[in-house]
Order: sequence, then C-alpha cells, then structure tokens
Amino acid sequence: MRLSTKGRYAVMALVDLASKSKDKPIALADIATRQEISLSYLEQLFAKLRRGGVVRSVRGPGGGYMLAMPPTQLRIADVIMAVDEPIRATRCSPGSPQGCMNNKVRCITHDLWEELGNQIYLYLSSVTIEDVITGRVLGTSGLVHRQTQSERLAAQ
Amino acid sequence: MRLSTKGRYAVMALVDLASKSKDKPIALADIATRQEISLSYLEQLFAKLRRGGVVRSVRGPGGGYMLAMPPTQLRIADVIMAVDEPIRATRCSPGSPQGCMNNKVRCITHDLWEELGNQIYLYLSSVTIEDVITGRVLGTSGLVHRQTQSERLAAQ
DNA sequence: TAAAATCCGACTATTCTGATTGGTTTTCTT
DNA sequence: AAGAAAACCAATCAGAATAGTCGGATTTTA
Repeated sequence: MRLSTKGRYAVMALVDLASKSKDKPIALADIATRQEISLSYLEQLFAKLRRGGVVRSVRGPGGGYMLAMPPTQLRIADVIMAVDEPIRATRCSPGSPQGCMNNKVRCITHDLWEELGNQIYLYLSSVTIEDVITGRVLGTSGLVHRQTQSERLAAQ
Repeated sequence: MRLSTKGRYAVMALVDLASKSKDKPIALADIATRQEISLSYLEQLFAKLRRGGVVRSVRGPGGGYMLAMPPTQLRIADVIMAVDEPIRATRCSPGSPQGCMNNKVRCITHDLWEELGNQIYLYLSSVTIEDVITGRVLGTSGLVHRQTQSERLAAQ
C-alpha cells in the first residue's frame, strides 16, 4: 500500500463525484473546476480508476464518469490501489516483498514496514467514500502514546 | 506524520546501531558498509537525528554515534519525525493542518487524512527500536477487510 | 454536422531522493 | 607535536516521481 498525493487527489475527486452524482454521469471538467485540479491530470487519474473498475465512463456530450458501485461499497483502499503504482523496488518498503534482500537475508526492518502497510490498509479499507461524505471518519484514537509492543506482551 | 524512504533508512541505521552498540560509539562508516547506504547520506540523516535528540555523537578517532536513550524507550515514530520534514504544503495531506483551504472551507477529505495520520502515528509509536530488533512487530491484523465505519456505527 | 466529452501519447517543469565532492574541525594515539 | 580517524558542513548533481501541459483522436449526442 503506497501513499502519495496522487491517491489523495483521486479520493478528493471521487468524493466530489459521488456527492454530485445522482445516477447521471459527471464531466471531469466540473470536478476539475470545483476541486481546482488540472483537467488533464484528472483524465490520467480517471483512466487508471476506470481500468481499476472504480468508475465507469460515458462518452460524448452529456457524458462523464459515474462510480462503478454505490459509495457505501467503495473503500478508500480500493481507490488508492487503483491509482498508485504498487511497488517501488528501492530497498525495503511496505509492499515490496523482495526488494530488501541484503546478503540473501531479509532486512531486519522488513516486518515493521510490512505490518505498517497492513495497518494502513486496514484503516483505509474500513472507510468508504460514503463515510467520507458523511464525516464518519474519526476514530477514537486521539494523539496519545500507546503501549509499546514489549509492554503489551509483558502485561499478558 | 510523513512517510518516506528517508525515514526507513534512518530506522534501518538506528536498528543496526542499537544492535551493535554496547555503550561505545559506532562509526557511521561501519553502518554504511553493513547497511549498504552511502556514508555521506548517512551523515545527513544523523545530523537530523542528533538535532532531534535521537542520537549523541562522539568526535575524533574511536568516536561515532550512540543512541540518546535506551532502545526500549526509542519509538519508531520519534525517528521518523526527526528525519522527515513535517509538512508539505501542497493541498490536503496527513499533517498539513492548513494547506487544504478551498474557498475558505476545509476540504472534505481533511478529516480522513488527519485520522490516517493518527493511525500511522499510533502504530509507529507502539513500536520501539528494541521491538524491531527482537522481532516484536507483528500485530494480529492479517490482511482481511474490516467493518466499514458505517457498519460499525450501525451495529451499535 | 457540430459540439461535448472521453481517450491517448508525448512532452515539460518542479520537487524530492539519494549520492557525491571537497573540505573543516575535533580529538585520540603515537 | 604529528598524523589519522572520525564527526561536521555546504554545495552540487543525477535520476525518479509528481503535477501539469499540449495537441490531437474518437465517440456520441443534439
């Protein structure tokens, strides 16, 4: 699971699309204006979203894009994965299973990034486009230090 | 909380440092060789780590770097925050409180990225350098879909 | 047929990363 | 005191990724 501004732009655009669409396609030009994203850049993002099965397109005048599924079923994680290239091969990073071989031995931080990737994926697949629109996004977390892994294990 | 390869290199280097150090400083040249990171790049990272209070330095022959605190108390989140520039001002992103003002109104995805940032921070501050060394990193998560926020709220 | 829109490929400017170079300072060892 | 080992420092650079631009081609509606 890779995080980048590209994914954030895609989510912004889809939230805009979902909140404006009522069974009729929305033109990218409208989204570009409202969200202040360049039209051509949006076209590139939506090409990926279409190939990833996130949106459907209607060509010709009056055309545009629609969500391929109801916003209650479209998870943010699906959006991110559709637009972000899956891996980058530079050393160990969340989502690069092989890139961290250092003298044939898996680098010592591999499991950490792997698990971080899981945590991010879990959170982003617990939030749908609809959740973002209706503001059901905040967890109970807050910004406090938690138990460390050692402390958690020691407490058992 | 920004995630980048810079932070991952820093964690790799600090894990190496902590696992080799026994109260004596370790030269960056040694870490550079073992972890296959360029010495000069490591110098830049450790300059930030020192300014951030993560490591202490000893100059002169036989010198090097030591952790500023025991590895059981050094959280991964502290390392990442020391080396990664805090914000990037382009639009709404986790950790940019102000950058997403679109016509004076907070962008609709703001809370999502904010909460994602919290989730990442929470996980990375639940893991210490010592945890990474001893492999206490894996959660109970696994790669499954969770309840969506709506489903969770509806179940109450 | 004209216009609206998606679709497509190539190109550009900017930023970030990781690395390089060429030093300087400090401090230990001899 | 001399030499060397190391941290320190600043400027620069090549490559990749990001964000955007341009000029069209294709589809479809009106």
